[in-house]
Amino acid sequence: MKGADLLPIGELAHRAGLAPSALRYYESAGLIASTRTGGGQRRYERAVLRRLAFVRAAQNVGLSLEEIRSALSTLPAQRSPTRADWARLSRSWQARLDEQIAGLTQLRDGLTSCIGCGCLSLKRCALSNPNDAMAAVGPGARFLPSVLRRTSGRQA
Amino acid sequence: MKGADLLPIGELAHRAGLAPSALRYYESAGLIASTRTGGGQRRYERAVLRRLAFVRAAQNVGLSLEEIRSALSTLPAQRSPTRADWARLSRSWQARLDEQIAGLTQLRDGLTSCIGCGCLSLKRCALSNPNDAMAAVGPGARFLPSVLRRTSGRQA
DNA sequence: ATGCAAGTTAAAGTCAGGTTCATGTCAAGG
DNA sequence: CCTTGACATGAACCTGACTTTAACTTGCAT
Repeated sequence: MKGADLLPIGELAHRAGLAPSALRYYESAGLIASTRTGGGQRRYERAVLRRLAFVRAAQNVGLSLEEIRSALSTLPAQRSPTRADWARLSRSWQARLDEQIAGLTQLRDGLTSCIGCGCLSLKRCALSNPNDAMAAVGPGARFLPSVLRRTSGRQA
Repeated sequence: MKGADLLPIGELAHRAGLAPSALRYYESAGLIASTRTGGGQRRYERAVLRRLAFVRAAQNVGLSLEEIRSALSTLPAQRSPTRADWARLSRSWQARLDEQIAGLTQLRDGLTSCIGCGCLSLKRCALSNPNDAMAAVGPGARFLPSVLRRTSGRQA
């Protein structure tokens, strides 16, 4: 039996569908950890792949890397995380997604009624002044994608 | 009857709920236009308020300023835009919002089924690998808010 | 033992959508 | 006339999530 079959950064990057630079960045941000070879090169455990999957999923839900770091820090340090651990972390996303969907739906419905009038009043229009959640962030609150925009996605 | 009752930048900013710096920025980005006084100060027509309302609404739907600029450029140059003009522009947002809601809903439903398993497989999990639309943008495609994040909204 | 792909670092660049600053000008009331 | 607040400009700065570059080192196959 060999040691732990550790992955060099390029291989991990390939398997995770990320650029090596992203992995170094994640490491600098405290999202993942690595051991080093005698010569100083990074070697990753397989478990990091699952962590990266979590990171990606969390990003899709709209969390910042800092929020993700914080969530990951609640995992048990000793034993390796179980399914239940991961499930606990992702459970809280549900409500967040529900909120987001509700906000979008409200915007869409406001749009439907606005199409008829073409008003776009700064004060009254549901489109330019969506819901209270938005208003709380202040006027000019923009929200939403960044992907799903025409801005051409960058590839790892 | 006086001339055209033009607004200086501070007043327009106040009425639109934006910072003067944002208005200068928008002007530099080709979203709005101004005339100048003899001394070089900006004076805005009232119609600019409606344009700004459109900009804000479009941002809420997730469009970039460049996309908004492009949309605004399809307005008639001669006559001032009618309700129908504005309605035409906003009609296309409907589909966009529908897509976004669908994507989010899919993500949420994937989450619901994933909570049970805690799998987070990079290849198979609906959470880390949502829908095809996402896949088209490439692995690691993140999407969503930016507002609704803890990042503390900045105020005009 | 050697050649070269793959790895290392720090620092700088990127993009969006602005804000802040320094320095100088305009406009209007008293 | 003079002061004062609003305005102008260009440049620098900001956040987030990375990528790119430059200069150098490792590790593995031949």
